[in-house]
Amino acid sequence: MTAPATTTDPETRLDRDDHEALRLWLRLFTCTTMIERVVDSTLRRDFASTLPRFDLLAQLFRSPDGLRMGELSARILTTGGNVTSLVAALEREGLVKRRPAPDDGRATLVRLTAAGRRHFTTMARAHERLIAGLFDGLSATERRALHAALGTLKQRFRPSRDTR
Amino acid sequence: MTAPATTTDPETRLDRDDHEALRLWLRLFTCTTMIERVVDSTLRRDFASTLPRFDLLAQLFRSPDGLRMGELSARILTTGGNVTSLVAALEREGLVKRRPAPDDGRATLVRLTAAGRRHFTTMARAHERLIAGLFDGLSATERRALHAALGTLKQRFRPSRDTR
DNA sequence: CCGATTTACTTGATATTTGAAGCAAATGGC
DNA sequence: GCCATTTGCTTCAAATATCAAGTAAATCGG
Repeated sequence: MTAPATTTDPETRLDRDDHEALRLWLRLFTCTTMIERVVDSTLRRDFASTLPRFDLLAQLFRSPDGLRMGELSARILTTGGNVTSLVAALEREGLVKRRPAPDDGRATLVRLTAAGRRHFTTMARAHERLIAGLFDGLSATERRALHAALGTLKQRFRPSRDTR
Repeated sequence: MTAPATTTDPETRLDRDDHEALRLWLRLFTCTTMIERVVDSTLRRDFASTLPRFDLLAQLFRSPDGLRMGELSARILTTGGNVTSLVAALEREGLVKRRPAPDDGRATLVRLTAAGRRHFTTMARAHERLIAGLFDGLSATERRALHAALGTLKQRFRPSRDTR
């Protein structure tokens, strides 16, 4: 027979690590989902908007020169079809403007309108306060640690390129 | 006029904190969404399942005596209607069994079937390996810090009660 | 015990998201 | 330059999720 199971034989250890990672992921998922729900329902109630819409506007706000549809979908981590419908809705409301990219006949450049900028700024202020409130139970140390650990985690997915 | 703006006057400080919390939230959201996508597409490909289904089965696996519909929806953070349809589908596939709660005529108790337990165990093994792989870039210290910070964060939402 | 209220769940209409198929412009090899 | 392939976006059907309304059982106050 093989060695008697001690508390640190390789098999057991691996299992333990797996479980630990799983618990970590579960917690990450739960926290994010809970916050997401609070945020989304607040945006709905106060601004007749949603988190995906806010996210999209935020990306555009950061890119005054506009973004292509594809770039948008990559940044907000959603499908192209979804971006099409989000942008279409925002355009109907006059918050966003689409126009053909000058350098590529297939591409579309999306930009915030003046109204869109105003609207986003208002929302963003309320949004920041809400988020700050949700996170204010964390100590400065915890925040730093969280930020750093998530930064490391993100590397795994974004083999290179920008920060966010 | 008021005092000249130093780098630490209360207003500026508040703004800075708000922004910092926002960046933290953005990162949390991004990481979670990225992992979610990997996990979900893996579950789809390898097991013709999805993350919500996995989550639901996981809850039942932990509660051998079964759970009520309401308890399930609270745990997986989704609406009652959604749980009804998830459970209905899983029951059609024979992974789950519904029966009236003995002590309350309105309530339904959901339980894993033997097949459901087998199926979940298989999925869970693969799932754990995947997750462990995604998190293996984190040092032991980072994992602990992450787990702890998320624990603190969770308190904010679950004023009392169990851990997860 | 009775009616009013609350609780647990289901139903069905609506909204959102995905994923695959389609179209048009750009690119690359020849 | 021309055809094949790739890229950027849109469309539409199917899958999911939400929300509000409905049903039925339990609880509560008399």
